[in-house]
Amino acid sequence: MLDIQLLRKDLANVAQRLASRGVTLDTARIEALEAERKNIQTRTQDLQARRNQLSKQIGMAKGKGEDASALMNEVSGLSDALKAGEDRLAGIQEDLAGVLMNIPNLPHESVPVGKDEHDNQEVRRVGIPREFAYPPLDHVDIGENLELLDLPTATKIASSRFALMRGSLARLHRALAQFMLDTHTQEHGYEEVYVPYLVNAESMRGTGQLPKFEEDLFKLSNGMYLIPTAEVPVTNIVRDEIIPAENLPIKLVAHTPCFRSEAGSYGRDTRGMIRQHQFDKVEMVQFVRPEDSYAALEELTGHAEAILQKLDLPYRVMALCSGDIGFSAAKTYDLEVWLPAQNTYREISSCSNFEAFQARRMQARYRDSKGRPELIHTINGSGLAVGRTLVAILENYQNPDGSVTIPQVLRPYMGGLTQLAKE
RNA sequence: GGAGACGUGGCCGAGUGGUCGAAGGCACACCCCUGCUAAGGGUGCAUCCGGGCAAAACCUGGAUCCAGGGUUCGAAUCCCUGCGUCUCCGCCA
Repeated sequence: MLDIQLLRKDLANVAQRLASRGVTLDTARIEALEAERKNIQTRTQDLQARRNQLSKQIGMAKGKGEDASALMNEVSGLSDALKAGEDRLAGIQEDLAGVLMNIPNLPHESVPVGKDEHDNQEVRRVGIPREFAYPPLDHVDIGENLELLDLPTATKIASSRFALMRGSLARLHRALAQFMLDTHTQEHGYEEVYVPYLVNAESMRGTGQLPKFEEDLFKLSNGMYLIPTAEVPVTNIVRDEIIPAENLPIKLVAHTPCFRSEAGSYGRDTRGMIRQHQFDKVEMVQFVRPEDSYAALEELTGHAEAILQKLDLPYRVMALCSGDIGFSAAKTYDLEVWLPAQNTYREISSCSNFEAFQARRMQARYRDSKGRPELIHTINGSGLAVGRTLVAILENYQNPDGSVTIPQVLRPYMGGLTQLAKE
């Protein structure tokens, strides 16, 4: 959520900056709502002040045993106008809140201006894709040939876009999550947290999934939602909190399943494990002072990269352009891992600075040096998406005989196993 | 799931219809006093949103005593619903 003060003072500038995201702000509507709000609010508050004043006088009169009926009549005369004003004000403020909740974050000045993903800028490329003497198989063929991946059975049990893994592949999946958590907690200074996988609507509003993106979520019959990312429960830890300044920065990491309905993605990535309704992810979240947030974004992105480097997977870092960054983000780096079968880089992590956008929705604050509550900045990023990392390992570490070499750093988590082979 | 109790400021805790945004205490900050040790005195100390104002300070109005409705001239206080906590019982990994 943007600062309402900013919209009041500098609406044209806000509209201009949003235009770089391809968003058109209805400035006329906002100005009209604001003008009406100001008018009604001032009038209503005057009436409230009058009522409070008179009611106090009634109390005083009654306390002295005097007759207060004249005063009471006067207040009664106010009540219709007061009720009307309060209702009208509540209505306008609801409208304004609705508008505000649907306005995306402003892109940071360092974000390249562009229309869609084609305008994203490559920041750096790390690792060299391996040369294959034969056409590399994709992860589905590799997994199915080893009889460790069974997508048809997952479809029978649930539906398409779910996976069933067996044996050493299931273990490798688990090993990856363990390895990522251990790296972030032991080398990068994060505290591991275990969080609910179901959250309420308030939490979804806090991080920006609601009200705009309800169709992407799985909603339960009791009104709760399955989390689409650990970002939601982890970030909402600080909702409605005032954090002592000395506790910042706070760095948390969680491994959770993620559930996405992927509405509107039908026909995209229908093959394999790239786009699933359920996948595991290790997520890093940082709560920082505003002045530290861009340095923290670079740091956190580096933490995600460290996983790819330890796994020796080739990747590149993309700075998303203004038209491609997510609703809540001010700046985003995507990490894209090399997938030989697709002969391309595919997103495996997304690291963003939300500045105060989420904090304002959540009322997550800290006390600044003057002791005043100030909104924190929130940063998060995948470190990494476990399913896609598994896909990348299968494809990059495949051997001509159909086996898959297990990366060195994962072997301790695999009981010393060096390769996936038919069992 | 059943029965009962409860939900007040950073914390504890008073307040059961009226000069209550809320006594008192603790914690915290500053000042004074004291040449000795967790001594005494004073002051300040919730959040959000308006207006004065373009901003800081300041002044001023409104809202908030779990949340949402209701009764009333007036609600922390009464009523309803929801949520949460605690105790006992049941069930359960």
